[in-house]
Amino acid sequence: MMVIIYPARVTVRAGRKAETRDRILEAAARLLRERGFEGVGVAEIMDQAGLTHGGFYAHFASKADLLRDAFAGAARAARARYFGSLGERRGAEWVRGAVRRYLSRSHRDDPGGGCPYPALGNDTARRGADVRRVMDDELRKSARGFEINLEEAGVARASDRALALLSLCAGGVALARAVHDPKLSEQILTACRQLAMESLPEPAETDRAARQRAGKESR
Amino acid sequence: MMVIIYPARVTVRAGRKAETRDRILEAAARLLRERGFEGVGVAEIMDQAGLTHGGFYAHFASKADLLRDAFAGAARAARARYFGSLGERRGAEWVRGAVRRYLSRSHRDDPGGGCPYPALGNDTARRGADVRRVMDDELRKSARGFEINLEEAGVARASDRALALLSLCAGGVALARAVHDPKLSEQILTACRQLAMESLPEPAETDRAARQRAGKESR
DNA sequence: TGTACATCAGTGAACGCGCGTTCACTGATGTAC
DNA sequence: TGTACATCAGTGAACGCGCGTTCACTGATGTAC
Repeated sequence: MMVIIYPARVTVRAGRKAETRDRILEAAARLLRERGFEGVGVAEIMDQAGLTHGGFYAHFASKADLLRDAFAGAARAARARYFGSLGERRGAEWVRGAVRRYLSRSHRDDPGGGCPYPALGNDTARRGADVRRVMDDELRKSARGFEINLEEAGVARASDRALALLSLCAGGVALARAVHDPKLSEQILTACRQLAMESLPEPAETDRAARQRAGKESR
Repeated sequence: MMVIIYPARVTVRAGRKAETRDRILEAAARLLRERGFEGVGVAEIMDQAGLTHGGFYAHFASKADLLRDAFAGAARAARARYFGSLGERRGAEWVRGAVRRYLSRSHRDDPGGGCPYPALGNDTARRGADVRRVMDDELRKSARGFEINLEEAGVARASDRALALLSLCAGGVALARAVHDPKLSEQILTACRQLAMESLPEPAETDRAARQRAGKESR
């Protein structure tokens, strides 16, 4: 039988090391979304994290491993940022809030801090199963947020509608970033917001319905 | 005054050279969509075109120039393939046909032969003004096709709706390719098709209306 | 408290390797007469 | 028709360069007694 003893220093050290690791992950998550999987280098990531490139392999087995973890972190952060903390809103009102926030100029103009789907969707398709499985999980969680609130709003086939709205959002931001003409970019965002909103029940009606339901179901 | 004489051989030679150039462009357009801007190499493109890499610079000033032209070619070809030759269809029927064709399994499974928006949208945002201006032109042309037919179908704000549907289509195909689970991928395509269809007037009604209008306007 | 020692996160030089690009050359194709 | 010559698309070796990765090392931090 093997007995492993962890002296105090191990956790202290590990804590400090974990902090550095997180710094590397954060730098990677930002650069990754700005430049794509192929566009980031280990040296630049380490530099952004305030370190030299040699120390990288004390934290990650390979660049691919780092990118997988950084992608997952970015997806989680973006979900919280765009689909979380929408206050008291529920139902259609929640969906409208999420869509408005997601299809915004500020999101379009901040790829490095934004959602990884529009920033890395194409690249993800070309990567290994590990990254794409992260994609599955995160997309399902995002879709679930939409689904619950679409159901509350009385929208039929809420699960499908959730995925469609996510595709619309991700596609809209991606295209708005890809075009050169600012007016066209603006129009894309507006147009996507419109389509998303029009696919929902009318505001006034829904607010009442949503509040009623929320009151009844009390959750 | 300078007189330039073009002997017969010049055009003959130029013709043969142009053919080779087209072969390189075709190989590049396919590899580009499969691997992304950063993922293709000059050597591999030339190999696919049946040549050695050294001859590349007899046809293009740089890799970036090739990629710009290949991107434009891919966009044009995809527009013809997915939004062209929809037979006699007009109005909502045209839009339904285009959406069904675009958000299909065969398109999802053939990035190299498909539309460059879902294959290269992210990468495009990171590239120079020249590539992104090509994006503007091509996207506007695609949107115009939708717009005309949406107007015929009596859809309000047809210009905006066209861009929103394109975002939905591009986003849907991109996400369907990015996820790992085939069922989820399938659901994304279906869900996007549903949302697109539901944003249009009812089939029966529209077919009549479209035919009437088409008859009246005779174009 | 003080001293000798152990650990290991982080350093920085070095490694192959593949990339975009260059260039001296070749040989098929055409011209001149 | 036949021969000498010119052209230039395409060849293949070579070039720097930046990349991911490795590795001998350092020095701050902690332990042992």
